[in-house]
Amino acid sequence: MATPTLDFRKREVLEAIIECYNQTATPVGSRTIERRYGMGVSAATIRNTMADLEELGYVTQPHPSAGRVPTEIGYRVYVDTLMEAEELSNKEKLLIQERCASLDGGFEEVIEQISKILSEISHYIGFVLTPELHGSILRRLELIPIDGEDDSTEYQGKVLAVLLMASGVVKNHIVPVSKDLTDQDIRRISRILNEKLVGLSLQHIQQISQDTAHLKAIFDTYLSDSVAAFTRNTFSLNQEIHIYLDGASNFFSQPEFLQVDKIEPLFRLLEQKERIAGLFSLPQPTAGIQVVIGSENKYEGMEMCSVVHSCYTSRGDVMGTIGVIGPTRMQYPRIVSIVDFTAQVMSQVFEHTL
Amino acid sequence: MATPTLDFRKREVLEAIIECYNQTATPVGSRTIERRYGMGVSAATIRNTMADLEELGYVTQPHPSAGRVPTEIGYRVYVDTLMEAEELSNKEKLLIQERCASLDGGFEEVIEQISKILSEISHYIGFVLTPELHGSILRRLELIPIDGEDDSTEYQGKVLAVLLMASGVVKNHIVPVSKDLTDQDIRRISRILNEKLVGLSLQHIQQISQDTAHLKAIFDTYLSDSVAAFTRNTFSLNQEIHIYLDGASNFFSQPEFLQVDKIEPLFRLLEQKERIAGLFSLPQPTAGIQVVIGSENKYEGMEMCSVVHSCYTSRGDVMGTIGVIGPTRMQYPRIVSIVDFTAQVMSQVFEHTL
DNA sequence: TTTAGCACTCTCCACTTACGAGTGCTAATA
DNA sequence: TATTAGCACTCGTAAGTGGAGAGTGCTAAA
Repeated sequence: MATPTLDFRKREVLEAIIECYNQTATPVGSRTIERRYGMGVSAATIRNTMADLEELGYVTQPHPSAGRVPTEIGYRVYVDTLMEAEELSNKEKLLIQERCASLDGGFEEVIEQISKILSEISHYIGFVLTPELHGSILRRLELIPIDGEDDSTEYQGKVLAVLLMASGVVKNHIVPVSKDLTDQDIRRISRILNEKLVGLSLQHIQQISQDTAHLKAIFDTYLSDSVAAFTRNTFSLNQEIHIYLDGASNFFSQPEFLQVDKIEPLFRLLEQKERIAGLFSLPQPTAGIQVVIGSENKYEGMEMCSVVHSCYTSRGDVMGTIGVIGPTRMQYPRIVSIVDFTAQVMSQVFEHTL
Repeated sequence: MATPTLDFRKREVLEAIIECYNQTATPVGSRTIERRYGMGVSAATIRNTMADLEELGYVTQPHPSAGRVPTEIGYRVYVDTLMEAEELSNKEKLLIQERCASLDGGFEEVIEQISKILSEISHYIGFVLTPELHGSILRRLELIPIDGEDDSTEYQGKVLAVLLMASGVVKNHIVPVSKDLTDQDIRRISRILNEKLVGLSLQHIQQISQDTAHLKAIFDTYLSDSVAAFTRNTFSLNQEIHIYLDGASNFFSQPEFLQVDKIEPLFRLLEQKERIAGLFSLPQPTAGIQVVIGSENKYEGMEMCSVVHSCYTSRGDVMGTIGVIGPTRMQYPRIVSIVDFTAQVMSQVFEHTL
């Protein structure tokens, strides 16, 4: 990350190239910069500076007689050292706050709406990842026996397990139950599990329920094979992180995606939502804004895109990730502010409503 | 729907044009038909027949010296009277059954998977609409008070309401509760509501909970303003039908969608998922396969698409809709069979697992 | 009623050409 | 020494051209 301290003109020219390229999506020539950003020097001087920037690897020419285009390294330098975060206008802040305030419905509905808000305000793709349940703390477990209706053949009961997490997330899950457990047994299991497991993380609980010795300690003499099996099943959630994203069709208005072969790989990737979680190589969601530029993204289809992401919290715990996917040629200052502000508002919403 | 009983040759030629066009997506000439479907007559004769079909409005020419392309009317005739449903191969049937059998997880997960299966097998877009809750029968209501944590300021409790439907669908919903209702009150309300409302449709229940006289009859002397408000809130679900769809990027391989301006409106429409429910003008999902061709679809962006849909059931009740969206130039016999068979398998899955 | 033959139309593709934008280099200038 | 003006050069884009190929409709013969 050694930034070789660009002199003033180089910085100015690099910024001009990036800004101009962001607007037009076409290579930027020296005369354009002279006219648009009149920085008191002639086009020829700017040309010299551009040649320097090219040598540094910050800009490049698509062909020998074209203008300059920023490289990924150029964007990296811009994002890390040059740009200053753009304060959102009050109007935009209000817009985000109002839209978030008017949300209601369950956790999933809220998340879905927020991905929509993000995409509408950014004009790119907005996404929200649901929290990993692994780290979530159990607040309450409720077991509701479901009368097996008239399935008198091969009767095997079912129980609806409702897991309420400390963060406010609710997860429900239908669990098969052996017929030698009565409703009374279920109530008893429920009481014991609530007593012993509330306050622990799901991950921890799953470890416990795999471990017969541990289970024995909890259930004391009460533990039978069917109780153990039932307990295991209750907490065997498949942990999928769900991904909500919205605004993919905004990419159709981006000139660099006008050809089908450019946009197709991106859409194919987006359809495999589960892979998107893999975009964030970080093992845990990390606080603060992250910017991933172009081919720093490890998936095919994302070479021409950048991702700006942050995480949202509830009661201080990191929950999931939100962010925006846009073309590499992106208005970084604006998008960074949008993602940052939305993550904050969202965290507040959860603390109030969940 | 007057089909003017085409003579044998006209039918044969129309079928040939449709089949051939389905494969190549280019206008079909008379010589191509002569060679490919060698129907014992010369190209010139076929040309004459094609001119007749054109007069009937079943085929058309993109430009004066091109081959023929089926019109929507042509497809309509084909779908309604000419084509015979293609029996799926055992291999495909098995594939669908196996994929469905290996599903687990909640209702939403299953539905999401099925839209994926549909798209993979059809190579078009597969979609599944969740049931309208309106018509669903309540099987069980559970109210779980959530301790308001340390929100000692402006304390207002919350209750997690879990609604289990007869169909097996579970819906949960966080309901605010006035602080003059104790946990004991909540339990009492729960008992009363279960006694009086189980077996009724949600729609019916919502009517009742709006109607104070009715509520009074149920709660007898117990009804206070806060009990009434709480009851109303418990059943005030926003009824959104959720839509899962998958395989949109399959359209990138369809030649008629190779230009961005063709595919863009479609994707923009698909992103407004709520509108997709409106594709089915039918007030209630209707049993049996329906085929909606091209501009019979009322939304912009769907002019070049057809929709094949049917509905799935659980315990005999119609629940939601599943279907496939493909280009108008679609292998109707195959797709109709896929949708039909998948709907059947899906219904079976629900009856077993929910 | 069907067929063969023929003139005509239209699209598609490869090819050429002209234009304009932008560069790098060199020599003059402050 | 840094900057500037001028100029030759390069390359992509757009517009125009011509031929090949596919397919038609029409007419006259079988």
